[in-house]
Amino acid sequence: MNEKLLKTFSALSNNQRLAIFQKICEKTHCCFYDSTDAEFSIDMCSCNVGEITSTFELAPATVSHHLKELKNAGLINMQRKGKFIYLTPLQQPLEELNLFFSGILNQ
Amino acid sequence: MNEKLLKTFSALSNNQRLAIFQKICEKTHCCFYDSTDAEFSIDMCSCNVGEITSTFELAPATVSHHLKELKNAGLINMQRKGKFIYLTPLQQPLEELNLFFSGILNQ
DNA sequence: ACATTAGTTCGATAGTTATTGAACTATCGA
DNA sequence: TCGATAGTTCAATAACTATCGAACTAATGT
Repeated sequence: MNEKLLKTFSALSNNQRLAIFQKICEKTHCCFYDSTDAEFSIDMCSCNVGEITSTFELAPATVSHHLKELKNAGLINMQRKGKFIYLTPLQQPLEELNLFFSGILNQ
Repeated sequence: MNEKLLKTFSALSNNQRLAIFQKICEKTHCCFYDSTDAEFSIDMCSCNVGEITSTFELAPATVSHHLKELKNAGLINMQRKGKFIYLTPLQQPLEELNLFFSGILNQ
């Protein structure tokens, strides 16, 4: 159980990675879009790897490395659709962290 | 604001430091003791640096380094009383982390 | 004043992580 | 099938972090 926590903290303990994770969270904010308006969703509510690369001005290899870490920590999902790989945050580890901290707070 | 988050995650992103922090949280669990029974509180509800050193079998210098990081992240308080330095967790950063995660969860 | 115990700071070293270029795989459109 | 675009993997290097011994400071009791 600590193993998991540690992975999460490690994943978020780097400057760039924290920013990348936050970006993914922001960009996919409005993911629960009206399904009849798919185009809007793709433009406005998704985040692919290239966007991260251009936003943060990092080499593709570096971004790849950071995304691997985030994925490995269970913080994000990566799903290929054609040429692009789309990034979404995963809720479960966040809920676990929430429990961890509120556990300490309420003891 | 990110600076602060980053510090917290970095502080908890190390094996030993996470364990040390959890130990401090555990040991001081019952800190809100009956003030008439001070002796009980000192034996059972406090945590000093030496205890950390002996629990984790690390060199004093190493423990000192880790505690500095935790303190620097605002996660703990260190207060000298005579020969000993007592450690207590601080709530504020935990509450902030709670907010951070529930913010992402609820958006 | 001195010896003892508690803890820190400093400097060195080993181990880990970040970053990148170059070479690769995957998908698509012509 | 070929060229272009998207992304990964690999190997090397740079930057950072953990660990510790040795020398220090702080408080206490004698």
